[in-house]
Amino acid sequence: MTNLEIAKLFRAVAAALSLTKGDNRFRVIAYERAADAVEHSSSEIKDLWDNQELDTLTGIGSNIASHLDELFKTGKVRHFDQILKPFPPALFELLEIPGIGPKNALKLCKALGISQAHSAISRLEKAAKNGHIRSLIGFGIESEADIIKNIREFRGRSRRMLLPIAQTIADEITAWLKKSSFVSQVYPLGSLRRQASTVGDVDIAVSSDNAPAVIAHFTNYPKKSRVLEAGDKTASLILPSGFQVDLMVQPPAAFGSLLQHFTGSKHHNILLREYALKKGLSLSEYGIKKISKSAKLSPSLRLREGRGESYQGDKGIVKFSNEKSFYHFLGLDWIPPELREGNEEINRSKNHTLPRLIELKDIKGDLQIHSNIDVQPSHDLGESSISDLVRVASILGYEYIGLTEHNPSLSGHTPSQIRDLIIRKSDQIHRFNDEKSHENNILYVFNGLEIDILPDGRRALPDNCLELLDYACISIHSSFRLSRKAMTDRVLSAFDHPKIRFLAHPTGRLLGQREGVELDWDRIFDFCARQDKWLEIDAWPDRLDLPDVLVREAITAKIKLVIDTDSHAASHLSYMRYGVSVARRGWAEAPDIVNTFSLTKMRQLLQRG
DNA sequence: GCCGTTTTCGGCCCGACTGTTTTCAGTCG
Repeated sequence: MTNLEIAKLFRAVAAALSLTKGDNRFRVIAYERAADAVEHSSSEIKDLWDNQELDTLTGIGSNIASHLDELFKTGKVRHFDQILKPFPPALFELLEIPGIGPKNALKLCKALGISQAHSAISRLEKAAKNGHIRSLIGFGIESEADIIKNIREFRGRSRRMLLPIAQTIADEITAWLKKSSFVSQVYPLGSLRRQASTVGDVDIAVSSDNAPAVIAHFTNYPKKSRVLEAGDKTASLILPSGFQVDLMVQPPAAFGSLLQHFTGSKHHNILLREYALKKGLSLSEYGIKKISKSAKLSPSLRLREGRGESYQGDKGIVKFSNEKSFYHFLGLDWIPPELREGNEEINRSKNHTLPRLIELKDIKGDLQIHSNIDVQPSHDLGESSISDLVRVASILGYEYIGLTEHNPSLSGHTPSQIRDLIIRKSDQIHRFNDEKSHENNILYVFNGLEIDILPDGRRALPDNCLELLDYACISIHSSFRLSRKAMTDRVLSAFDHPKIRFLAHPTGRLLGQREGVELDWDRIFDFCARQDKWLEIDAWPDRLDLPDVLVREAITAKIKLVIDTDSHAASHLSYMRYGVSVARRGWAEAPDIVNTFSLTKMRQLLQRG
């Protein structure tokens, strides 16, 4: 059973409990949290169970752990069956539709006679289209239309943007907004600000005392397709790509709490509010409110925002112009957005032991670049010459780059032809370094190669070619579906040579297209630690691989990482920032990343190979 | 059902929006 299936089961239990009369609503929350915990877990729950490590997951207590025990042993949980039994299976399918929660799902199932899970959504859609929902109690013409719209959205969803697309949109809009003299600060919000690998919407916050002027400027954005809506403080544009951009404008005085609130993540905010509550403080996007126990019982103290810079009825609300002061007020260090995922960042911030995250400016080189040196490779050749790559890398302030074309194709060449191709490539690079050493340019070019791992674990390059190289990396480009053990054996077999320094794009995932391979990470980490091997964070936008959660595990296991762009053209070298973002989300500091080291140090490291 | 720097009992995030309402329930982020 996969994590996703387990999470769905917990959500079904939560929904069923919420519909069960007299049940404790906090039990519902507990199951929802357990579902979240499972869904966000970097390890397979089945593996944790195998290793008796279920108690490492916050949100899974002794009761749910025993239910999981039964689930993995027998394939079912009698306790859950009892809870789910009174309800039609269709109910839990309808929960997938945005806007439909447990109560409405049950109403719809009963009123429309929908019970089968597999046909639930199509039958609901048909009923809505035939106008059979508007007359139900609690529904109307508008909610009927919403159901049709939301089913369509559900079917077409999972269209998230790759991070660089969202970032580019945000960068361009930010540049445009800053042309207005009324704009004092601009920040992206949400998953984009946290630099998640994929982003749903681009949301942007602006601090300004003149919201109408900013809205007007925003809606004049030259690259827009159309204005979706424009209100007093918010506006939305549609771009020609079809993506939507939302803007929020707030006065500078309370900008910090707004930024904090809408940066999220949801999980981080929940934990932060729980933490604050223990100090008698209540958090919201408007600021921080001091509460007493009795005040907590009468909540609906609704705040109304007045015009301009002040709030009406804001007695007791402390406002914050920036995030730093917001966190400091709670006794916390400011937490970088990339860490705000509800892990242990709040505790670490309280103890002043947050990591000092790596930054783009720490990067001194890029060790996975495909040039146009034609080694008649097994996969695509790069477009740019050595000199073009070096020119751009120099602008980026690098001290070195490494050229790693794909190995010559095995099918078209004899071993000696392959060796000749590698010799020719090596000569070109050596010549380049020799000529350049007379110029001011100190940037050094390492002679590398990216070698396919064949399905049986052999390398797609004769061993007598390896000695010609400064280093090589290995990667999987075929047979993505092997068992975990077979895949791990395969990788470790290819990894086992001193010249092979790192595993490139380790999981082989393609965001939104292909899941990563199954690997036994404990064995991989153990091997890397013993043999001083590295794992790559590939900054290619579709890859961003190693994924952030595995970056964190690797660092915890004291494994060194290397961030590369996998460039196939000089313009791709700028993707480095996205690799750095992944590293930051994985809590990496500069010393964890080998290409923050100087040329001298890198030479020493590679000579060991 | 979970969890612990006010804890092994007694709490459990916060506010907005929407549609159907007559004062609010359900859902979302």
